[in-house]
Amino acid sequence: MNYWLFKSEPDTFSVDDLARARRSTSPWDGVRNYQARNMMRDQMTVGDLGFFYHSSCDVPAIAGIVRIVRAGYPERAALDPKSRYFDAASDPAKPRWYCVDVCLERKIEPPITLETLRKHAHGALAEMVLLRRGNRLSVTPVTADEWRFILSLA
DNA sequence: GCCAACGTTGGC
DNA sequence: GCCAACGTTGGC
Repeated sequence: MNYWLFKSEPDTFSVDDLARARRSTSPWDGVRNYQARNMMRDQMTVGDLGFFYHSSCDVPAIAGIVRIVRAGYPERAALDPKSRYFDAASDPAKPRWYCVDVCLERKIEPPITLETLRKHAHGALAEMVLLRRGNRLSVTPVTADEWRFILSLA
């Protein structure tokens, strides 16, 4: 059982978009970073939980909780010339990009803002990857302690 | 293998 | 819109 944080720009794909998806489930695709890919491909397991984080928006915040319902598998979009995520350099016989499927467990309302998280950047969340300087990873691990603490803020 | 140039991320 | 930080690319 692991915990994660998934970033998404709500203009592109928000918690509400996931809620509207069939069975509130969707591939977490479009990730084009090797570190993030490796986590999805190698470390995520069915049943893991994740925060759904809204980035690059008015109020960056954790807006929901998702559950991983399918472990890492080759991302279809990367191999689909019609997809905006198409990657011509990815060999279909040896796919470069992977995704997992996530299901919305519940929205967090009101969302837990980045501002709130930062208040604990020198305390309980001192080691949180999301808060690290210069962090740009779109998928980051969350420790069990961080997970519990953040839930207590909701 | 180095590293400058460039593109992207993401908070502000 | 700005800019710091970082990843990727490609020439050498």
